Amino acid sequence: MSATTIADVARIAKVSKATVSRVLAGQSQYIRAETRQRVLAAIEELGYHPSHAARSLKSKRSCTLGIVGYGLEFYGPSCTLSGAEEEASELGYTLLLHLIRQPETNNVAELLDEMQSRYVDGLIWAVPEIGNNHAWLEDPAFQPSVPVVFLSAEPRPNRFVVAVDNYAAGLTATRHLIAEGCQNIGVITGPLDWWEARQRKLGWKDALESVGLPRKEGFMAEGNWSATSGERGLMQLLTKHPEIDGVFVCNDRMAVGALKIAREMGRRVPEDLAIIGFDDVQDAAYFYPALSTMHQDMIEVGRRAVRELSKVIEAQQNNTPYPPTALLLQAEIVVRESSRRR
Amino acid sequence: MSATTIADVARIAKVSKATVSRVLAGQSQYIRAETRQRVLAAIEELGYHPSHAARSLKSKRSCTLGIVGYGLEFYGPSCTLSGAEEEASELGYTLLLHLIRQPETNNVAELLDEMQSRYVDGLIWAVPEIGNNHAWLEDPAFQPSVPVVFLSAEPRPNRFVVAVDNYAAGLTATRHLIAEGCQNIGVITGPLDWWEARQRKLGWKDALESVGLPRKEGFMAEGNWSATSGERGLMQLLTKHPEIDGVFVCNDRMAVGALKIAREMGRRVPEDLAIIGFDDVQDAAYFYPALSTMHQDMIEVGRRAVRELSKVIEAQQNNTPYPPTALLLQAEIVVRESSRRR
DNA sequence: ACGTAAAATGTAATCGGTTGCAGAAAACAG
DNA sequence: CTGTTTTCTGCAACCGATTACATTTTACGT
Repeated sequence: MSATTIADVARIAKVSKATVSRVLAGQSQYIRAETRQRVLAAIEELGYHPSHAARSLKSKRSCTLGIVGYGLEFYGPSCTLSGAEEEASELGYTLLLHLIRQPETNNVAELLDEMQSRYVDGLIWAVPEIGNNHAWLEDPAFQPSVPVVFLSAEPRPNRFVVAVDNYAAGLTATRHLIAEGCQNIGVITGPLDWWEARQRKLGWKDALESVGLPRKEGFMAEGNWSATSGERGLMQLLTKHPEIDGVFVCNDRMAVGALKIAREMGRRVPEDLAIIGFDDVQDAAYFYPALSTMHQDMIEVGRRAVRELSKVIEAQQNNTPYPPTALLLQAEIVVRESSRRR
Repeated sequence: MSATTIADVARIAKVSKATVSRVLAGQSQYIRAETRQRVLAAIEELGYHPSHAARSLKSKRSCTLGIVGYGLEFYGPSCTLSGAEEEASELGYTLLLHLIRQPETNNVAELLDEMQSRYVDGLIWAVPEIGNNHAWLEDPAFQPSVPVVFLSAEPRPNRFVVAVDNYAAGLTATRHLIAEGCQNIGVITGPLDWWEARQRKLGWKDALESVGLPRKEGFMAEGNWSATSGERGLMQLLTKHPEIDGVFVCNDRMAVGALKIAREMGRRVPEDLAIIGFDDVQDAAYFYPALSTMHQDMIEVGRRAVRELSKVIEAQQNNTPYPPTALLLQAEIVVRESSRRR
């Protein structure tokens, strides 16, 4: 047990608690070199480590960031968390993790309280924006006392956001299919109450419109991100519109389902049907055929979120203004076999 | 800011701080019902929430568990973490997350200090056992003052372990290939400095020996869990031993690489070559052909670890003995297309 | 050598709870 | 109505750090 306290150190080093504290704080140069040495030696000798609780009790800072997440069993969120932890670690923060299992609801009161009572210095809200599950933002009763950075959420005034530019990525993916010579391009979207899903779909729509390609009723199927829903989606599209020769599938899991159905329905990919996914999951290159997809760097999203948050915290302490902004990262297209037709 | 303190509540409720504290503690029944009501009303009115720091400073308990993990970008570890968080949340704990990026090294001193100075009530060590990266356990200088539960580590006396029974799973997988009529069964292992990898391989070896099937030099290739290494592994096996008609690939990512190489080398799966993987990643059913695999419930591993840890903590507080044990969960075989030959 | 400013260190209050001990109130017995 | 338990509540010390303010020590100029 860390039974040694600052008082023990003080006694051994023959100085006062205050002096020890100053040595620990570091920046205060009002310490004689010789004294500092004595204190450090005592610390070393005792194997002393400061009590985090005492420190944050007095100073109101905990060097802890709360992160509220969802869907850790999926690739993207895991990477985000990993990136966030890495950056936090480098900046001297530790993460307090809370996972939500029902992202649609917005029952956040106790959650915020919990985080607050633990004196987190800031909060990362990594729950996708679904329906109006961010409505609590409007309720003044829920205004958290610490800065919050939102991930993958719709940019709005007075809100820090770090997200991938899903709209641009949707444009890129669809334009790629166009460039490959597809004439009838469908889309299998994520659940449309997700902001991200709507953005990707919008990219698809605008890409088609901008070149005057058809966008018939029935060129769209709504999935739920699962492989099964990708199967169902492609089946719907192809039965209603056999002329479809390209599909933008809005995540890789649905895409792998689509690939399977394409095989089973006798469509050659990419010759008869070009497919591009979204996410670039680890094994996308090993799907059959290798999946073209939009690569999004979720690790970077996590890192940026923490970096942004730490800046807000710092600014807040110095009473410097730091206006909320939205940071949009660009996804990159990765062309593999499933969409390459020339 | 949570500016309201227990003193504010006391003032409003016209009682002393001590009384408020007792109401908060709950179990103390030495409070008149009427008084309790007043206090609760005051708490409600003020929107009071206790300060975590103050509480753990005095009581030395933080209701926080530290979890040290590795490889969150992979499926298994993510699920473990998710399960751990879920159980922790149910038991009233919050997780403090720390990720390691170089699991081979065992530079754990500052890490343990950090966790300790934050008064975590217990620790979950979810870093795979690689080489002697658990050697710090032997060093008395590193004995953490809080209980530790190890995940996916070799069971040893005086050590709490929760893990999947990789050996039994290796047996099962290999016996399945035997039952499907394979005569020459190879293995693509994980890196053999990993304990888990060795266990799986051992299962393969013993399964073959127990039925007297050949196990030639060159029936084994060592991978590094990556899809690329699965490709390389299968290529090695098949060039040295074209007669191989079944392979136990020790994780699904390597298996997906193997599937690809099998295709490219013109081996039909499963007719010419039966393949079984390990992990049951989300899309295993959508590989081509659908991948047979050993399903391990990593979520449950996470849950169990936390449950075990909480029991140890409780026992420690009551001064009840609670002997270290190893909890081995069994993996379940999932037979899909890649290994079904009859 | 002495006065004064600057540097170094100490004293003590404070953060927001918990808890041992003691005193007050209520319950109960005779 | 008093004496004794039992139940309830308050006082005050304490957990381990930080920090404003006071005090001592050192440096420096003349």
